Amino acid sequence: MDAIDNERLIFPRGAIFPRVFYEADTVTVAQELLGAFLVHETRLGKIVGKIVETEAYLVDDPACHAHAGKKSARNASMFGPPGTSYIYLIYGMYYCFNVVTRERGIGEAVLIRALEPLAGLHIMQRNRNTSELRELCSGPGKLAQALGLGKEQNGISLRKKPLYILSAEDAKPTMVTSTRIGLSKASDLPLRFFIKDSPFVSRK
DNA sequence: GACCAGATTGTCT
DNA sequence: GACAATCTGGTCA
Repeated sequence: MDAIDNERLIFPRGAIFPRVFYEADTVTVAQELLGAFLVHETRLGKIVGKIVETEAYLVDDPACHAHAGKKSARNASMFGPPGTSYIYLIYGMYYCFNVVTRERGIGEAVLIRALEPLAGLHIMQRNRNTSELRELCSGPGKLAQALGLGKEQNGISLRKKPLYILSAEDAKPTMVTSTRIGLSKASDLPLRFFIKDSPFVSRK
């Protein structure tokens, strides 16, 4: 039994991931989040999606906003405790949702890139202005819009309501590794992970 | 399907 | 003043 399987035994299925889950190596967290459930309990109802695509951003990685541990106004929440949300505005109109990993002050995170919509479909459809299931959460900007995530949710804990992540209920899905999407720096690193054959990933 | 231009604004140089 | 961890809607095939 390897370390990852060992770790999975610690966390009951369908339970909110505790802080120790997020303290692990960032690549491990990115991989282990595949198949887990992202939940946002909004005023209009509960929205749930299964995580099918992630990317890791590391402190020694030029594409990371906290590269070399450099702090700024934008990336402040990346230096918060593990299990904190880091949400920022990109291209002037979309938000990207990340989860902070490792210990407080390091500055690493996992970008959630795509979800399989499971509950609160009508809310997501309204937020996204489309009824097409595949178009609701198949990209970081899309899923933030579908779940109603923005700067109000930046820096909050993902270990309690109204925004949290539940461990997977199914067996570990088959994972594919690739290079990351949309980067101008460090675009050659194998730090993107997605569930094989999922129709809800952003790109093949 | 593939490819490409444009949108739009906070952040950093 | 340049640019960004994106998406949409257009063209062409």
